[in-house]
Amino acid sequence: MEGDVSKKAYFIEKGCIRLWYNNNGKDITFQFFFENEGVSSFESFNTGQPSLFTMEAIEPCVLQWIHKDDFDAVLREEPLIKEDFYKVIAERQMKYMHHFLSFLKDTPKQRYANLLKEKPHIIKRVPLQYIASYLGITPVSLSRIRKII
Amino acid sequence: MEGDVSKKAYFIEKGCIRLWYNNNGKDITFQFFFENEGVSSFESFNTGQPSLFTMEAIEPCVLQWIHKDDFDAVLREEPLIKEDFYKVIAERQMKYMHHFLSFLKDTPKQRYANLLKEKPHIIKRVPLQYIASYLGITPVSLSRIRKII
DNA sequence: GCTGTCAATTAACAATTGTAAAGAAATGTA
DNA sequence: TACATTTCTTTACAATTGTTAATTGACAGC
Repeated sequence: MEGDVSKKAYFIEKGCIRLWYNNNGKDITFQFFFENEGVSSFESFNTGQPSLFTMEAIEPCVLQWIHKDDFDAVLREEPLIKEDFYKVIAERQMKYMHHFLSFLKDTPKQRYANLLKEKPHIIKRVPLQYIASYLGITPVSLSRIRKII
Repeated sequence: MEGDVSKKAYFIEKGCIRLWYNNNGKDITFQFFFENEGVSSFESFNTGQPSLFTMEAIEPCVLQWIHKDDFDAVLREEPLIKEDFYKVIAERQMKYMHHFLSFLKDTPKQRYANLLKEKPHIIKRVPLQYIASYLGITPVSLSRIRKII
């Protein structure tokens, strides 16, 4: 929850979660997570600072979770798992980088077309209003784009 | 250099470097780096994959550099340094997240105003054409925004 | 079936941004 | 200084996006 310190990390067995940011009452979707992905308000989970984001299930979910204290203990005691964890972090950073880059180089129309091509499951499973803010546009604008693509 | 595999990481003692992406001949500035910051085409440096980005000095620079092989050896042998390195990575990830978030929640005008407030050194030292693409807009649009702020 | 609620689309208009071209300002070089 | 080159700004117009409000569609509960 926004403002709270995130003490848990989750693994999604079934369902879909969105991470959103409260921008003066208007929520902005930052990321989606699906089956077999790990989720946390990571900046909070990692640093212990209050989270900017709120996690919210947009489908009924089956989750596994681990408390940060236990997680930290595992990282301390299992250097190989720690390695893997850092690799996951690095991979996620790469994905963010590419997603971000698309905001610099592509138009909203191109971003939607890319999403449709690269991650059609998102468009199938997520309400369009969330996809709109994920793409940095309004639902009205997304509707117009969908009409011509 | 774009397409090359990055084998070096740099530390900037003096000067300024920009990291840019070649988008069909038009270059798009992804990030700026200044004194006392580490730079690399990190996604390439980390993964060994060809880089999407090109590093370019936009001021005369004094740099220190380390070859990836030596860097990896240090990380292997000095777990404390490895810890610190991952912390730097995590901090950078946080910064990206905030920068990216501003593309979702702010207008170009607000992004420029934020930059002026939070990182005036960038505006002082970097040619405006690079700042424009860094903000995701054209130089013409940046010029209009500057006129009214 | 009917109704209420929320999501998505459509329409009309305002505001912003992009594009292309021209002009002004700054910088570098002989 | 004079000239060339590059950067930045300005202008005019086209295209896109945001805003507000109305309409349509989907769905749950009665």
